[in-house]
Amino acid sequence: MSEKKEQQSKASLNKTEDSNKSDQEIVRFEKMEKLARENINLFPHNVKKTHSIIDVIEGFSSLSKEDLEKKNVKVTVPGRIISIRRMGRATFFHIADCRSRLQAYLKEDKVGKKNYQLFSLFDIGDIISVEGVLFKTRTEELTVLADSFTFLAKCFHPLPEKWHGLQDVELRYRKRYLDLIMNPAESEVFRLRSAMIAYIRKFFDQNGYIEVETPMMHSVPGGALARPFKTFHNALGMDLYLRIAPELYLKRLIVGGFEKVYEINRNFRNEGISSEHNPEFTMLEFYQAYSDYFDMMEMTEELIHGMSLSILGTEDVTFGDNTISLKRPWKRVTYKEALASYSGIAPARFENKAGIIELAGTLAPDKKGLSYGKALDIIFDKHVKHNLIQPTFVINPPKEVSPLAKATEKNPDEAERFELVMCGMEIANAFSELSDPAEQKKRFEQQEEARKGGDEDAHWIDTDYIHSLEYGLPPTGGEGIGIDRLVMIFANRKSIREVILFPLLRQK
RNA sequence: GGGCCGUUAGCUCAGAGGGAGAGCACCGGCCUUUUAAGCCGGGUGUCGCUGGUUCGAGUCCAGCACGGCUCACCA
Repeated sequence: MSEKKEQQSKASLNKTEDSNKSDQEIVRFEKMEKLARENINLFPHNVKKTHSIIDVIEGFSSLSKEDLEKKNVKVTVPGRIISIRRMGRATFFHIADCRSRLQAYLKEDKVGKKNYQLFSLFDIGDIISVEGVLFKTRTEELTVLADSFTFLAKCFHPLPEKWHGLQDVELRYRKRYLDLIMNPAESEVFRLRSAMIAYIRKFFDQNGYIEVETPMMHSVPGGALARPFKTFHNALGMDLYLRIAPELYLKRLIVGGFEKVYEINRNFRNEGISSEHNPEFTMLEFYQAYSDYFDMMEMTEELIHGMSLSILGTEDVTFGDNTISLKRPWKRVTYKEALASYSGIAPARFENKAGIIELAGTLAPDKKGLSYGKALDIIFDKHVKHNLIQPTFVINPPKEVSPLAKATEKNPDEAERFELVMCGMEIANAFSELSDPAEQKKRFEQQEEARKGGDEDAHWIDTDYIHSLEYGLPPTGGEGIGIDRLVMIFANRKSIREVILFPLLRQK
């Protein structure tokens, strides 16, 4: 390309860019060019800060006006400009990060005419560092009286409006950075989430567990009844599936002699999206040898109750209009009792298996080849689950829908399994792990039949897993806890997207 | 995937057959303790997209796209 042509194409490129820019964006771009002409480093490499905004607020808010003056506290504190009040030869502005905000005061006679004019090239959204001495204004607001300031980054887009902020839910999720800038309270949800996960790690580490990482790419997806995402490994020429659960690998580790293992990571399920479902979600799974599902119930109570006391400072959690009491012990009801008490279906009708299957068929017309157990499960999900607000262990569901759990000792049709339901959501799922390789093989084969009958969620046959059981799996209790949903409850958020930083959205 | 609702300025929203509007933000002017700073002046727009009805469509109709709620599925 000739020089002339190149210049032309550059010019037209700029023109195209400008035509896509709003008036406000053009103004900001021009201000940056002016800063460049003033020899301001537009993208500085570093800044020597003495305090974060929160350090200043927490450290000096309580001091009286006079004490603050006496102390003569010098700070260099960086932050994003979120408001500017220009008043001729003086300017007030606030800088903020997603935790707190701090006012700064700029006077022309303090910083000099040239610097004061330079500040007029700054916009709401720009990141700067303010150097100065702390004082309190007439209204007792802690403020930095600026001696100088340093430009750190230009914000090329106008920020949303200061009263209502960013409300558009779609934009909040697509541009989470903007959500965090405009709605700093949102960052509390993710700080809470981080604290919960840190608590979980501490809890299991202190209980003698080790944290492990098992494959997220499986050649045979297993450990749950769900549809997987499929992918492909080029060099090996191999189909792979993103894991739907880590379960079968974690139990292989119990076979291998690790007595207590846990894993916190993502599972992927190729299902619908809803306020309770994101295609990738975070699951805690833990397995403990020489234990059964009763031990898992005790641990679950201890973990979540302790977490609430430690992080929220209460055992009564507010979720929407409800107050959830985490006081131990939690309610335990059998699956049958739950169906009888909450489904609104007369208990006698459950004797009529064909009738129940028919009823479930009307509730879930997409499902084909329903078994009695699967039918009960549909009725449970549809009519029972959302009535269980207080933490409730629903125990002993049908064995048919629990292909990885031991049958109870009393009833061969029921599984030693519980689902923990809170706020109408399934939070945890645990069982006494099936350890009989022949029985496991049989269950897988039954699942395979169901799959052939059109049940897309049915479990695949994992022959390597059966082989591992043949080396001996001790009596083991295992459990999965949906972290996103637990965060929803602790953070009092009704949508899973509010607790996932970047929830999956359709491509625009 | 079904049902209902939504999409208008950078943001938050009004406008429901006939002039493209408000507040904040932005631009120009005044203003050295303001804080939803204030005062004076300025509207910056592909009314989501594509068709249709109409003399005339932001407004009515159809289709599409994206989103929210909800149902289905799932944890």
